[in-house]
Amino acid sequence: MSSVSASIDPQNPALAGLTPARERALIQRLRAANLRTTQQRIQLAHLLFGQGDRHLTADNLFVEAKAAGLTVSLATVYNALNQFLEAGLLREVIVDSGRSYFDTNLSDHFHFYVDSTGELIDVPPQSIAITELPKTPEGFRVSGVDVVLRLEPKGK
Amino acid sequence: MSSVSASIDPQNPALAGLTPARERALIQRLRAANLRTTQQRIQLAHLLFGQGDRHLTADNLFVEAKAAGLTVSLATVYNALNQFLEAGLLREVIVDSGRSYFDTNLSDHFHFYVDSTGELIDVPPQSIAITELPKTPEGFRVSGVDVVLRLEPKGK
DNA sequence: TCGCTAACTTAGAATGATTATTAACTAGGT
DNA sequence: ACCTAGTTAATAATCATTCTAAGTTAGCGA
Repeated sequence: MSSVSASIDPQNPALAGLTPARERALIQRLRAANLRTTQQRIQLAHLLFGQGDRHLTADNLFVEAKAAGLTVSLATVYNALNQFLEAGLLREVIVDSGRSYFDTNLSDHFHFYVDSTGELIDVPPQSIAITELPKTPEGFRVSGVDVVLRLEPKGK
Repeated sequence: MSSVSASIDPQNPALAGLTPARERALIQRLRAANLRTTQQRIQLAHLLFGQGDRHLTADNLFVEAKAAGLTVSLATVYNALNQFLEAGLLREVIVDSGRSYFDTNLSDHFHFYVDSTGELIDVPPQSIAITELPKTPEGFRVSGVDVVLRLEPKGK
């Protein structure tokens, strides 16, 4: 077996789009991030980056990967997510003490968070104008500005 | 033993201020929140509310309580914090997937968060002006607006 | 003041998310 | 084709938090 191509379930729509061209693109992306191009990383990257902006927990991705017929362990999903995060291919969203969300939308934006369902919804940056940021404490710099609008069903 | 007063380590400054008058005030506060006035709750409330605005994790408070010579279990610290939270005596601050912070400052405000140390710093509300809030999704209402300014030591 | 009972506290077990360990496997350079 | 450092997988370990069950207590009523 000398082919580099990832062997997947062609029946499964989640991986249906992993064409040779798509695979080359993902490989480039991983290489650019200084990550070895393993089958697991290529396939997970395809799931993550092949469907527009996504908000996933590690478990979400693991379940999705298994459903797609991938050979991957939960530990590898965690490793991959953390490596992608470190490499700047993903962003972390902290809205719930207890689990981490990973966001494939790297552009400047904020979030709605539906506590009752765990659903995250992007809010475009121009929807929220933050003016008059306070002076940063001595010796520090602001590395990120997180805005979370928590949502509850209307008839609280 | 018919006295209601909590027996504490009088040597310890953390509990030095728990005078009978202070205790009556705390009892009123707990009663008003429909919470039974147990020794543990009175003493934990004293630690929480007797030192201005505070940001604590459950473990922070447990360690502080033990250091002050209190007879209290970690489970009770968790229970008390959750009950105080539910009763509106505390607010939760989510800045770190992995642990919860409890904030005694109930007024409208935001936070700096120093990732490297776990330190939380209040930001007065007038420092951040949010205009143009996005339209809330159908059937939901915004139950909270959280703004976190993440800080890193300057020489990143 | 005495008792009663629901509420509370406790120690330790259980849970859930995440990280660590370590042996087997593989990408990618030689 | 070969080597070796980097990667993966299974599982153990860890950490914060919640649960359980048994003993204790607040607070009400007689």
